[in-house]
Amino acid sequence: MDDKDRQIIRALQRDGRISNQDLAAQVSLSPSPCLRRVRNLEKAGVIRGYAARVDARACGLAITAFVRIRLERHDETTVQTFEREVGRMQEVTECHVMTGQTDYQLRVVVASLDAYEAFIRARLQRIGGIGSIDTSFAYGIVKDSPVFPAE
Amino acid sequence: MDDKDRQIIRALQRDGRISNQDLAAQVSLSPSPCLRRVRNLEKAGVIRGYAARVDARACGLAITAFVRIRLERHDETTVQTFEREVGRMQEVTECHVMTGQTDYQLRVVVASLDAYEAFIRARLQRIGGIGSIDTSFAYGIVKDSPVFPAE
DNA sequence: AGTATTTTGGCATACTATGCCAACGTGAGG
DNA sequence: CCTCACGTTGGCATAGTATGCCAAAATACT
Repeated sequence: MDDKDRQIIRALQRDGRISNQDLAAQVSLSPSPCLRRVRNLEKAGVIRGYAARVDARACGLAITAFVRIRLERHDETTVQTFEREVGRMQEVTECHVMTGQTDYQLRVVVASLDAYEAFIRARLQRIGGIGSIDTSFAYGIVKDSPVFPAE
Repeated sequence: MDDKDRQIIRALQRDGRISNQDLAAQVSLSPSPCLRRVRNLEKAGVIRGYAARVDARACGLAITAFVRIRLERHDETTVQTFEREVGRMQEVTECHVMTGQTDYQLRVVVASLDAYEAFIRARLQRIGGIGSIDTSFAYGIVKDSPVFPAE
């Protein structure tokens, strides 16, 4: 992982569909070694994939919520059940294990407040073992960048 | 925005570098109309771009923190200064305007706890006008999906 | 300095995107 | 029921792009 790799990563975070030729030009390599580096980063798991960045509102998904959750117990069964079920729920786009007051922070994307309430009551609570839920809604985006900080 | 567009969006969220031919096959179209739909979604701003999904740890960025911030005042100057400065900071990859107790939630990515402390003290606090900061660190990822829920 | 190993760049081939045009389907108005 | 207008589709020719292979260059190790 040298400086060229880092340049490549940042360029691909900015534009995941840049052509290999343009990418090679940006990092001052010829196309062959550039492509080989990209493939190596993919195989090594540094690049986990590529994704379109989509406007949730334009897709009719008006509500983005960050949900902090504490479990009632932390035995293996409760934890595994929670993580498995959350992994299956399409509405949950992210789930982080957290330090501090809460065990998990979820990012939940749904169409409406009604859909949010239905999700919490009919799907999330039904998992069982959840001690507390604390929701904050995002109603504006100041910044959303796929690019990591440089050194 | 019909059903085919929704299929296209989901396919591109799963794999942003899928070839147009494969995408067309997935959504049961021929390449030409498929590509035209993709370009229209891009022009309409539904697809905001494409990005490589990169493993932060593998890049030496061990710390991901969610930072909840309240401003001291909410006058135009304080708000604009905060949002402008946060937009410029590479360590802040996301900044959402929130409902409830806190004004903003930031996602901060840095190399180490030391770097985090330095960021908070030397850069974030220096913006001025910040009333309170509450940090939670993410130390594990259960789920991280770029795909929105389907109907 | 010399050798082993890795990385690079050029090239030929196969694949992919893209603009153009004709054909198809759909819906509204007569 | 017809027909016209509009939007969408699919095929095709062209231009652009990726990718595997090989020799050359650079780098690291003794």
